[in-house]
Amino acid sequence: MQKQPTIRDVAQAAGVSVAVVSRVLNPGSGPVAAATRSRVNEVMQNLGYHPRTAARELKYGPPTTLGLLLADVSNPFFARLADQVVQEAHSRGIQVLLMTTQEDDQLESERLSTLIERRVSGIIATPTGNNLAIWKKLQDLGTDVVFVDRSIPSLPEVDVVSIDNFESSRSATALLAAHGHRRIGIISGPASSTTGRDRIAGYRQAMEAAGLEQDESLIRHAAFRGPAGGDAASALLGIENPPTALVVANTAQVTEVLRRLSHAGIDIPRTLSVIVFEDSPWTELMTPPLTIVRQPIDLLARHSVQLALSNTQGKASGKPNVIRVAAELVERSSVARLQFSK
Amino acid sequence: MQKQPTIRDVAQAAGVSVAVVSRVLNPGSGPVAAATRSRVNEVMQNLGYHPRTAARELKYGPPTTLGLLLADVSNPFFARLADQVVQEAHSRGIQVLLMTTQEDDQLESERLSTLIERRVSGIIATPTGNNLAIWKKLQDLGTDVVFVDRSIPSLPEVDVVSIDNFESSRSATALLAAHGHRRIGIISGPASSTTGRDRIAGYRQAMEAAGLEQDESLIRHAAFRGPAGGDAASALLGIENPPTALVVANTAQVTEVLRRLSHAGIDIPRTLSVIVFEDSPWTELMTPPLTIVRQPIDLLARHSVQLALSNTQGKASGKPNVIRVAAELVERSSVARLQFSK
DNA sequence: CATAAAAGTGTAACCGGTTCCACTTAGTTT
DNA sequence: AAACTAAGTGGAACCGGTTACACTTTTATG
Repeated sequence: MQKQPTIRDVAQAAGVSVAVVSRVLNPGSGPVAAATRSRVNEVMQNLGYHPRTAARELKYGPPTTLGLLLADVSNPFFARLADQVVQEAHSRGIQVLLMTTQEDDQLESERLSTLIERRVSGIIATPTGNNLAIWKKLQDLGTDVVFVDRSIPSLPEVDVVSIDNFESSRSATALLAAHGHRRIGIISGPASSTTGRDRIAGYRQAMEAAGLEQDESLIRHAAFRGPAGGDAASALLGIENPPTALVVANTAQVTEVLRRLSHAGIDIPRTLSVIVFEDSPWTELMTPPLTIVRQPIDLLARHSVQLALSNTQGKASGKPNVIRVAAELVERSSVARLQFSK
Repeated sequence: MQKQPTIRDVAQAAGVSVAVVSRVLNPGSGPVAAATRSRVNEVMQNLGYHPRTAARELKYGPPTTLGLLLADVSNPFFARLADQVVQEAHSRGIQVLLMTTQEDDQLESERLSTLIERRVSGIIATPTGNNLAIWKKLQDLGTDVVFVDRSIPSLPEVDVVSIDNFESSRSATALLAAHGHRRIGIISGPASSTTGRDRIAGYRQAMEAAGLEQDESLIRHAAFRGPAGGDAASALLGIENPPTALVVANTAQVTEVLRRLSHAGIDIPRTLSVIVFEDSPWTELMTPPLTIVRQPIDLLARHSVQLALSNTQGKASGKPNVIRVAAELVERSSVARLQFSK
């Protein structure tokens, strides 16, 4: 185990001062004779020298690290988001510190402390909804905070990137109504989440526009984790006048819901039409292929990274920025056209 | 945007020296009077002081950061691995820097440079197979390198954590043979990957044990990314005497293969029995539910983190460590029992 | 050819923590 | 009461980079 050479070792071996080596390391920070430069480079090569990021960051804060704080990376939606964010960040020479909260605000608070101590330049997060004081503090500290997918209404000054939750849910519901469904159920995220609420709101609007009765028992909120989605599905199937169509607007619970429907022997779309918020390749492989609401994850990632780096990159556009990208309704075969049964 | 207080600000406000503050910050590093301690803590609270990791890391290397270098996080297998690794690391107070290579060795090399500059204490990686010199160098530098899922044979001194690729593939193939299949195809990873090779080897062993003819046209290697898996599936369907059963031993290509089979109008399991290496919840929701080889991702993650931290944590067990965990063959309904057709 | 401007280099301070060691004070031991 | 130990604290060096500034050497200009 060799010990690491420092900039002074390099300077000595090359017969120059540390200042010169530093200039070679940071082109543009000062003049270096071509001959000197190549000699220094050669020495660095030979010694296997790598500058230490920690030392570098000490002088000025690190615009080189981004925190990505997600609820859960095993959820494919977040996983794809993470993948895109990492790629996008890498393409700008930025590294990503990945942290997860498991939807637990206590864990979230701990992760945020770590990010503060690291002095990351920006944070992209799916907030649990609590820890308001910490989020505020982060902004005071000059950290670029971007909420992605969800937001926190009582923190209006934070940038947000998400799909248009209201519209995506509205259009999915409207599609079902247009196919003749009158009893349309919806399972969305918890009422405490903005996505949960906004999607329900979109649903209500579509129901109203279609002149359909709004039965509260058709509307279910389910936690992101655990069996909540499945339970909601079962409950929905058990009510007096069960729905003939269902919107699953809680991505994390889609497979749970489908599993429950399958176990209940539900025939899609004959007895129940289904639209899910989910864009896994598996949705197309199902029997029947599922009609889905597809979130443009690449756009979400790109905008998030851009905003999270905006202060650093100088272009402090008028905050707060709220970016809503359109989700795409992909029609496949899980929605049946209903006859005029009464 | 407030400017950040430093340890000296705290010291001054509390009327003590920086040494005392540091001792309060690092319990056990020296004596501090109880009264002093609480006063300092109070000041830190009031000032909103957070010690900077970068400064801390400067003195001694950071046993606080792990590099996780994956091919691709949008692949659910890697995503779940990332999730578990992050959780496992967090539970030990370690942060994870996530990087992806997209299976590109050039990108891999760049990411590794970054990790060297950060002086991470350990790296968990799915190596592309190249960049041998860099991997060696990392070990020389004292970084704990752990290959997960795959390995590089010419780097036998690196720790490896993976499933028993040979055995998992052998048992899947044997199951098909036991169901009367004689023409069994396999699509595995590229021949350059250890997983690709080992799984093919397990297949061969099972074929031989069952006394079946080994037809090279039944064996396909497919790249992890792109349409290679689909193409391999099509090719397999097009050969003179097509297989009645197929093992898809390339997790990244499972959905591609299934998509192609679906488009070709293949009826699973009537015309083709299928076993896939994949543990997505979706596999159970398919029609029919797929028989799968399930990798114990939590174990892979736990062992990886443990090894990646082993040097740091002191217990330098005899390297290199090779940990092979058993994969589980979950029988569902995508394998048909063949009649004695000749 | 004298001289100003530009190019190249080195010295030393600085970033914000940690820690060695010297020092003061309080508490024990004979 | 003298001598000794332990507890508590502070000064200053150090980690490995960056950079302001002074200095020397070229090159360009009149």
